[in-house]
Amino acid sequence: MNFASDSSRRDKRGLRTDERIHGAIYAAIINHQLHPATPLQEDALAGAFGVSRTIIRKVLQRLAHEKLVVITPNKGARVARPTTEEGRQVFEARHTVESEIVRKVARRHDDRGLERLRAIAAEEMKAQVARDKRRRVQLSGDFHRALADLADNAVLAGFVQELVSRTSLIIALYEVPGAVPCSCDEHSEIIDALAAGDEALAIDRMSHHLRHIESQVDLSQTAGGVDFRSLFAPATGEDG
Amino acid sequence: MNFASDSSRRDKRGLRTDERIHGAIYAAIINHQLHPATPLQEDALAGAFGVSRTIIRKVLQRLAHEKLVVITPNKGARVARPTTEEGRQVFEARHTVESEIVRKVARRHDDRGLERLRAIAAEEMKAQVARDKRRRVQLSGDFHRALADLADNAVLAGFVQELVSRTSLIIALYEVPGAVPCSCDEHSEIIDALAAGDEALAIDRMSHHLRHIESQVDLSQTAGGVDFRSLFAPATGEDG
DNA sequence: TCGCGGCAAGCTGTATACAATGATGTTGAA
DNA sequence: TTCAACATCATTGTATACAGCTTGCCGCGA
Repeated sequence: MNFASDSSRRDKRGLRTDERIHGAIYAAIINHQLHPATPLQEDALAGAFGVSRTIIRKVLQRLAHEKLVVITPNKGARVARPTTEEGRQVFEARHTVESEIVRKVARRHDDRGLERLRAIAAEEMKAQVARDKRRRVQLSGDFHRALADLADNAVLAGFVQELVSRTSLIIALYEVPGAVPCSCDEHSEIIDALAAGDEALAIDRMSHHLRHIESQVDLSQTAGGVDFRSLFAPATGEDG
Repeated sequence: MNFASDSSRRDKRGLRTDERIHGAIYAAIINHQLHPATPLQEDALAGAFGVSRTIIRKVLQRLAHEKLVVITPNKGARVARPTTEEGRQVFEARHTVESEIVRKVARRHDDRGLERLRAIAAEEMKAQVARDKRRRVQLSGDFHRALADLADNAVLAGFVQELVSRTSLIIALYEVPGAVPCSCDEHSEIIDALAAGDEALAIDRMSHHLRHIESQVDLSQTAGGVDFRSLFAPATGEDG
């Protein structure tokens, strides 16, 4: 039962080169170390990771498919810069998919799984006390992913994975300055409802939680790339 | 507003080489010209399309992201061979996502959009009369994609696109021989409910329609790759 | 005859060289 | 001085060469 039996080149953690590099860039984007619209030049990345552009291109294409990077032909890759409209759509999709996830988990009564969720929630509480924002954000994503994994549907879990990642970018761009960071016992309350098998309550709490996250970003801006047209519009009296 | 203004190499239809090749292989898989598990050798494809392996690898990786192809490290690419469990999950995800799509479209009253759907349904009827099965399958997919496009959410529409493609593979593998092909006025009935703005009815009909499609495949088999682990498990008395 | 080990062929993995494209700055003429 | 055409440079796009992995074949020995 040795899954590492295939002897292709891997690092100590059993990751192939391209997976390792993907993970590194992915994490940097999610952690807001690489900001939206940052150019990702192939040569520079190749140098940084000590590989050729071939590998970097492969990784960038994967990230593009995951919507974290945008590749413009003949011009290169940048960290994605989702528009407010895209943000709206991502949150709407999260409502759709994660409500269903919660419904399914509530019906399953998987105690082992719920324990895992509680462990993550506990870590989150610690990070909150320690005021470690980066870790909180990381763990919050982990919670949603772990919850999705309990729903016994890899397809839906994959969707959640993508949506959670994209949410990171949206928060990076549109988080309102004084936002109260998501009180993380919302997660605990969801777990409680799941443990009680109260499907309707659990869904309700998840909905509320997602609305809460959404309330901490301002998607009312016309932004997502400055619109010079309207910014420098001649004062024709038409624009208020 | 000339979107074709960038002068990078494109064919007559404005497609870049890799997009053209992706489309060709994609179509071949969806149309069941390339069956599940068919090996996709890089050199052979490169020769067939008159390009180098570089392009082919890019295309294969994209198809792998779309779950239509499986790449095994050091062994190459094959057309994906979804398991019955995967099939179950894809249908479940379709229920989740497409129900929401229908809900949103029912609320929008987009007459132009509904006309487009009716046009597709009409074409389907023609194909049914002509007993052109390939075209029917193609158009059926078009219907679901077009419907998704009306929901004003590119994220959800993207999910539907992926799910519809994967459904093609599942049908290729598990369609029961004597299946009555989906009577395509189910599509028309959905459109009617949407036109009437009857949200609940439209969702109900979509659910019914998806169940109908699912009923035409047999996902009860243990197939999709034999599980040697359980098949040859030592008889420790634990397995019943 | 069977089993084991090494060799060879075929394929994928990666690096690199070269071609093509886009951005920028410069020159020259109106 | 302004604008356009051109030259240059940085960067991406594609092909190809070579290295490494996997697998099947063949021969050797028991």
